[in-house]
Amino acid sequence: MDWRHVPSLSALRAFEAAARLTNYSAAARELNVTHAAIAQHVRRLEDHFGLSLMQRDGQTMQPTPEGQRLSRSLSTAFGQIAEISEDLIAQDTDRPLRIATTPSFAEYWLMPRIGAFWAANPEIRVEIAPSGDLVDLRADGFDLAIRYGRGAWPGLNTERLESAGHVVVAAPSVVGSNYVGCMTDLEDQHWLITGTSTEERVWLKANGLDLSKCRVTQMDVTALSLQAVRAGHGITIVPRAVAIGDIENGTLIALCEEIDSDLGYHILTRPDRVSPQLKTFIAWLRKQRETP
Amino acid sequence: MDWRHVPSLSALRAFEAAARLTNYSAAARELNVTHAAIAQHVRRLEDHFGLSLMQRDGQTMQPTPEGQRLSRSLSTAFGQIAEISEDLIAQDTDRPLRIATTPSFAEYWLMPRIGAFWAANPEIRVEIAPSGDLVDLRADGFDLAIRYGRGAWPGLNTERLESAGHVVVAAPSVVGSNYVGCMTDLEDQHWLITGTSTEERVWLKANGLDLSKCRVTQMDVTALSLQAVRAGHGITIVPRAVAIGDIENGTLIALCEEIDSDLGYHILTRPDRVSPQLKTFIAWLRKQRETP
DNA sequence: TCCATATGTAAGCTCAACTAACAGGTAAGA
DNA sequence: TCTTACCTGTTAGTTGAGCTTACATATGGA
Repeated sequence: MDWRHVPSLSALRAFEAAARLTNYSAAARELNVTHAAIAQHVRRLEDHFGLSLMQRDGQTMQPTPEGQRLSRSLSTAFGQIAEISEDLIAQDTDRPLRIATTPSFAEYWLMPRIGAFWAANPEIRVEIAPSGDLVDLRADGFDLAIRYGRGAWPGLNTERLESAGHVVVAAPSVVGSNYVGCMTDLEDQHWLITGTSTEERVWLKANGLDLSKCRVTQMDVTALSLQAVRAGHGITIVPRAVAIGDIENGTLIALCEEIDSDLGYHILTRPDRVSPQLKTFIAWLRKQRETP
Repeated sequence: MDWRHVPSLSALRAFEAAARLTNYSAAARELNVTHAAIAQHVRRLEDHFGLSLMQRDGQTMQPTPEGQRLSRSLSTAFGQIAEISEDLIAQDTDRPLRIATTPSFAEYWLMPRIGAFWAANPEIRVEIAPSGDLVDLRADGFDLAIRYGRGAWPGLNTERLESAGHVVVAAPSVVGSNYVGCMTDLEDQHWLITGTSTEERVWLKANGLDLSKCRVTQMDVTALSLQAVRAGHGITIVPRAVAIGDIENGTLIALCEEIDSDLGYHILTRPDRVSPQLKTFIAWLRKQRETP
């Protein structure tokens, strides 16, 4: 693209409006500047091109023939720019909310509840993308992310949602029904854990357990993990809601539980990019944390 | 034109170059800025539209599908702007010199000599526009103006060319062959003068004669004025060259002549808008004043 | 003649656009 | 594996393009 002969784009915009409206004052109003700005821009363009572009017509101004040529090209060009800009803005406005979450959050916290959100807000479409990776909201095009951690994500609005409520469970036969402690001597255990247990791994590590030193068998789904743990083949870590039945009927023992941890799920959004629909979704998330 | 959704035109230009070249550093070189400027512009556009426009591809960047849509529209739009800009610059470069002069200067000074200029410079086209009005070089699209006065035209380059050499003449029978003085008692005379004698009127006024208080008959052409003056019907003012024959053969008397006046013809040009061709023309004008 | 509108222009202000500087990533070649 | 050359990301600071303010002058309708 040869920009050598192109003057200031701001000046060209000012001129286009002046030529189209045949009035510097009207052009100023359209562009939210003063008539002085328009006059100066047009003057500078005339100097640049060495041509008269506007001429007096009583009180107002008319484009000269050269001015008309320039104005026509500019109107077409700027019209295209305005159109594509509007299209992209509309595309951003009309698309569903894109939510990135940790896998477990999606599976155990959000999906079980999302039906209620959809019932209450049928006009708000939500796309949920479970991902263990730390996504870049802006670059990856997300409106909101649910992340597990301590909440210090720079450049983002961060609001703690709630604790994850993880619980480490095993069959009584594995550690004895009188096991006392938390995370004590569990490194020698056989961990049966899914590959998507991203935030569980974070919690274990934060509590001193180095899974890389443990025998780990990666399971495909949590249900299989639990089945194997019930059979006494090892231990696992899951959200409390998943194991509460087995704990209460004595099939499994809760060896350690996430209580009063500074780790937890957080709502992440980009500053100044919170649409009304997103605000509705966030309010609903807040309401949900009060529900057992 | 709806500018509400249009972001910074500078940012759009930066993005267009980045998308087309798939490289922020190359875009920076094309636009003569640093890669940091390009990166900031693209970031701001992504914030504005709420969409990702560029994504990493190893070391370089690729436009996303939305980025490709925007980039295509921008390339077309900016291409049009670049093209019309180049056309107008070329038009200014390729057109003939446009010279505004006072009417008498054109008729008696310039036109008699212009043939010599054209013979010497066949490649330089010159358009001459006689005008009694004070033209605006910029607004009216002139490269040079010849104006009669004292030379103080603000905002313009001014160079004195030479005296106009006006002479007031009458038949001996009108004022007696022994008339002594200059502009003395001439207000009672019957002035036969063309409408285009702009600079003559300026000189008369500067020498104390108020034509509005005189009996003035406007003639269509100077030749007719001279004929009537020869017949003793009144007096007139013309360039010396026109009347020199009648003065020398005694048909007319020179009542007053413009000598050592601060009034004179001046060459006016706009600062920083003197093309090589215009310089050639000005040099030729200078040379001509040395020619009787 | 008065009033409401227009444009012209110079002086001064300000923030968008940019640079400088540093950091970190990618990829190719030794 | 290390080195080199290129790329982008980002922050802090600079600056002049773009604008406003204020005043002047012109036009046209009532």
